[in-house]
Amino acid sequence: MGRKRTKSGKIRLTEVAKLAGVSPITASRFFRNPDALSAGKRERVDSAVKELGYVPNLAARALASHRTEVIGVVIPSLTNSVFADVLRGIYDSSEQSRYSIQLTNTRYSILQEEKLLRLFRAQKPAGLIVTGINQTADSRAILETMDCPVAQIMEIGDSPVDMMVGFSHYDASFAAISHILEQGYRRIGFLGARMDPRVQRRFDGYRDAMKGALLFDPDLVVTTSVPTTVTLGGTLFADLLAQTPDIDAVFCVNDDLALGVLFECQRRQISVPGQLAIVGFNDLEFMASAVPSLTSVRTNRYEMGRHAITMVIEAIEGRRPQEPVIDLGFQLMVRESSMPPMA
Amino acid sequence: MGRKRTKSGKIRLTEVAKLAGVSPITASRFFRNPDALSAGKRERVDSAVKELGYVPNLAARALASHRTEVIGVVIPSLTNSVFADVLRGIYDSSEQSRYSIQLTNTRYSILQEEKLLRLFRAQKPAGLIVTGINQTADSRAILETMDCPVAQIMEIGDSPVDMMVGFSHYDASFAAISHILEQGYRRIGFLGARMDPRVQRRFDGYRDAMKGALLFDPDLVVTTSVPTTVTLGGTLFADLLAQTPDIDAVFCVNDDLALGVLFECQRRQISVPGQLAIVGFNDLEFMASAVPSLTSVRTNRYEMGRHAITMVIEAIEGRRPQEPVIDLGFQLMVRESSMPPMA
DNA sequence: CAATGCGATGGTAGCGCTGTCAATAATTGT
DNA sequence: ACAATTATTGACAGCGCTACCATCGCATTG
Repeated sequence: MGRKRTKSGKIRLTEVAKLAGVSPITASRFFRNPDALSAGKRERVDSAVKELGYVPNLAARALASHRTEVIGVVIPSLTNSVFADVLRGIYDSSEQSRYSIQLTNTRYSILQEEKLLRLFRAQKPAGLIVTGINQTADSRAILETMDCPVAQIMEIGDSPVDMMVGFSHYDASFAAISHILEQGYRRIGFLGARMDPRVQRRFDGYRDAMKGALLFDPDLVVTTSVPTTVTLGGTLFADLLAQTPDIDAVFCVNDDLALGVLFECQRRQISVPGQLAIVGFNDLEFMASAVPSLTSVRTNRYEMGRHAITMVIEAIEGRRPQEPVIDLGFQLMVRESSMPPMA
Repeated sequence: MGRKRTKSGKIRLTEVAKLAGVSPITASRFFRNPDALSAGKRERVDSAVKELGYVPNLAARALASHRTEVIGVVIPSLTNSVFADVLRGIYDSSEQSRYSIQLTNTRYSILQEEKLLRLFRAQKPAGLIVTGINQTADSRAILETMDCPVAQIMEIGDSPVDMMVGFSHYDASFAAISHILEQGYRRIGFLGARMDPRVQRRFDGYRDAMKGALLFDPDLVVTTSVPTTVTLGGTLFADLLAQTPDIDAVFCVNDDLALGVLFECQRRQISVPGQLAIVGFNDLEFMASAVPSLTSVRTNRYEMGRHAITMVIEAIEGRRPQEPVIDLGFQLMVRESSMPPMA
């Protein structure tokens, strides 16, 4: 039943110190700053720790030191596979460190975000990673009075709270549209779901690229606040087609929508890329595998997680990065779905 | 820069107690067992807490009480979208509670799992959720001496450590194969990637169903230890086709593989379901949307997360479930891809 | 009416660790 | 060689909270 009580010999730092023949405080230093010990004592403490199987009491440590070894992570969604990759990067790099991750989820609610940040501030985390750069004034104020390194991820912008790792959604989207235009398409639709700030910036990139080519038309745009699914991609595409039958390309704010569009085209016998080009965003793994393979904008999500956690840990340990803002860029992955239209 | 120091008026429980005109211990009880206070004091403490904006120091609480309000979660993968759904269920239900989630990831390594469990035991979590029922003997021993409720999720079996929430992968797989057989298919291939214990049981279900129909043939099986991707589905299917050209159906251990098979069929102009039936596992959202729509076995992942965390919290608070093992079952979602073959 | 029980409250004593600062030993320069 | 400096080490005093009793008053009971 897992309910037994291990009466556990209760190995405290004192026991370790006694076995090693040093004072408790020296044993304590062994963990916090081993270089401060002489080689001999360091070794004695080390073997005492191993022999007794000592495990530090983190609560006592936190209470006495007024610090924790927790890095908070605030993301808007656990479902979105984009964040799964970021998280993987974060967890992978945190596992070798002494820090543990406290993951929280705003579900795209800015109020929830504020609440979580307040909670984090009270718990004095060692570091913090938050998604995006569009915090409310209150949230921003909390972040600025947070007594620890803070990394904003997923996008970059001016005036970081502290550090930033991301890329320009505007530029990425602009580049995708430029590519579609170069391929010879003119009536390029825009499909957007759950228009969070980053998706909004992708729209801005689309709009400006289209306006630059004097091709922007509000009738080319279909968006919804509903969360993204593949099925939704098909639905939105059907709406777009009803609204603007002469479209010859579709830019989707993410790959799930793009896949939904492809399926809808198959259902309607619309040939891709012949009659319609499709371009997605994020370059999820299946995009290369689809028939036809689907063009997308690769975003370096795993690296984003790795960079963010690494920067935060470095900053916690006093090694602040020389450059607080890292632009991880993007790569346009051109595939069959955006080959030029039929002659 | 987020580096300022909030000199924070340091509101401790003592301050709250003073303002409320009670002893610190009474204020402490207000949080742990409010019913034990008289209505008057309860109200006074409540308003004092609010007025001062008191936030408990969790480290002190943990140190003094020898308990934490952390529920550990051990899963094998952060990438697999199956776990994303489970996690969403866990987080959704934990947010209304006082407990926070400590998520860890074994990357399908049983050694890593052992290490993590050891770590958790040392930190005395309030509860624990672990994936699967195939722990090593050591891991199992750790779980059994864990002084807190433990839930095993994803599958069910005999001899739970404590509680269990899941379903029978064997039965689900058996049902899927029975369905394909009923539809009139005979040469049903099996495609498996990363054969973890649950996938292994899906294979067992396949094998027994096929043997029952006197149709089992090792040449129908292709597996690999590589992690699942859509692309891999196509590759494995190509291998299967090379090995056994007369297959007329494919059962994939998950939906990503199934999608890859569909794409490969499109590439090779194999008509689905005419020449080949495809059945997947998990019923990810895109399965219903594909062309043709893909048959799959729906697993109740979100509910699994919800049930597990709810049971653990209830057990922590002394309300153990009458039935420690919950079978969430599965539903066979029959769609176009498994319609009967051409006459 | 005294004995009993129970709910509500408070006092005392740490939980296991680390910050601070003083004390000691080792090292260096002149 | 001796003072000045720097590495090592240790004593002390809590961090903020709660477990464990003890206490107090009030209602119930024979």
